[in-house]
Amino acid sequence: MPQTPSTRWCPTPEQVMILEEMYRSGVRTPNAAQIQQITAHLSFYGKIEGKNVFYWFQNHKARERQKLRRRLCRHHQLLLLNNHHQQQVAEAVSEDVSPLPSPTTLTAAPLTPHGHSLPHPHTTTAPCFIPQGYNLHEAPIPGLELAGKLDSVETQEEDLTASMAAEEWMTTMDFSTALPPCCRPLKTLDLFPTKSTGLKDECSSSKSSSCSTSTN
Amino acid sequence: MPQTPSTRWCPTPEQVMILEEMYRSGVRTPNAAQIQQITAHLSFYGKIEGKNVFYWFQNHKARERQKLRRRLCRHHQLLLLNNHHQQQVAEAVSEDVSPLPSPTTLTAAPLTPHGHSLPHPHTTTAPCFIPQGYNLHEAPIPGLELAGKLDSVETQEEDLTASMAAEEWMTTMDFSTALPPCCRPLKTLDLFPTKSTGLKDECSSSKSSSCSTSTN
DNA sequence: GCAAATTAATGATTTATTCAAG
DNA sequence: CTTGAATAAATCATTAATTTGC
Repeated sequence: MPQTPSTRWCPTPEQVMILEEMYRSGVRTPNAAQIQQITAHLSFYGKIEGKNVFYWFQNHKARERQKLRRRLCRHHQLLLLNNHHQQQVAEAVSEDVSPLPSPTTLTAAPLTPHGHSLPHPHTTTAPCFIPQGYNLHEAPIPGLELAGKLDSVETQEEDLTASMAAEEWMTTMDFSTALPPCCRPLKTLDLFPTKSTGLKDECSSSKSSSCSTSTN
Repeated sequence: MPQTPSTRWCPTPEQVMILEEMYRSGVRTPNAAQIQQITAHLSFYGKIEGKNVFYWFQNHKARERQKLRRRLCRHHQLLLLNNHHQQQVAEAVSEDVSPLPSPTTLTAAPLTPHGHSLPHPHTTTAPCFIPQGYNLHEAPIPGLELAGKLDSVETQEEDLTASMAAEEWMTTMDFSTALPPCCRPLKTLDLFPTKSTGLKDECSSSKSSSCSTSTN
């Protein structure tokens, strides 16, 4: 094959190793400069771009957290169950609740958010604590996720593409799109194709999050 | 003071006007090129960066959606309420059920969290299903007929740049992270302090499903 | 009228979900 | 199943509106 346009980055073992090492060292959300450097460094081991590094940390962080969370929740549930069924469990088979992951992970002191500013009042909410909900959007029952794959239709005209997650990217990297003020005014540019837009209803809106017109 | 350090972009009325016009025209998630152009165009009216444009669309889209959603839900609730009171009203006679939300009624009530896990939110249809109400044709809400309009539309020559998008952005925005492999390998870069580069919360499950299904 | 005190908007970040390649 | 990529939702934080006491 000429070169499979491989639509996505395939990190080499070395790259992964290094990234993980960094993660372990505490790197979580590297900024532009850091990403630049990491990328430069890793590019020695294979093709790689800044966004790959960016995404890697994003995903890794999220998934580590998720993993941990799930573990914790399961643990809690077991505890609750145990508590609730104390006697029964006592006599029943010792289910053996693994004594929690090493406490080292969870703590993560409330350090100040990176360089930015402000120690936040909120953010650090309670650990995991799921009220009574097991199910975190994940289908526990293995072998049932078939449902998730339904609809293999192409759906061509669907929006997708385009945007990309510049979102954080650009923030991280401070672009300065500040083009010279001389740019042409561009009449009315109507050249933007109208793409379909989500708007998938769902009337949640509950959760009564923050300031609700009360004592703000 | 000469210039407020203003940490954030303050769009001028013209800029906002143009952006809104674009939004109305169907622009939702402009890609790199588009953002570039928009930025260029708008920079004529005042300082502005690509990320500002990007964020603007992100936020505007999200908030329009949210607004609509809330409106629909409120309406839905009212319908339910009406429905529910139907009998009572019927026998109680003349209870006066105002047809549309007098803004003071139910303020952000605790709705039931619809399955947040919509398998395929793609198709834009299916708003808040309206019970069996008669008046489906109530809220025209100008500029919100997105569903109908954006969906069909022309995807003519645009043909989505799919995977290119992300790359495009960065390319567009300078700092190509893809440094030539010959760049300084940067041996061990120990310049990443294990400090706070982020690492603000590990096990924070933020809100942990505030919608506690309340077991009916 | 005006300036401190609130509240409403909205720009900017972060986190959670989802999609799909391998 | 793992995980790179992308998007949407939730948050946070600052600015503009507005209200309020003087």
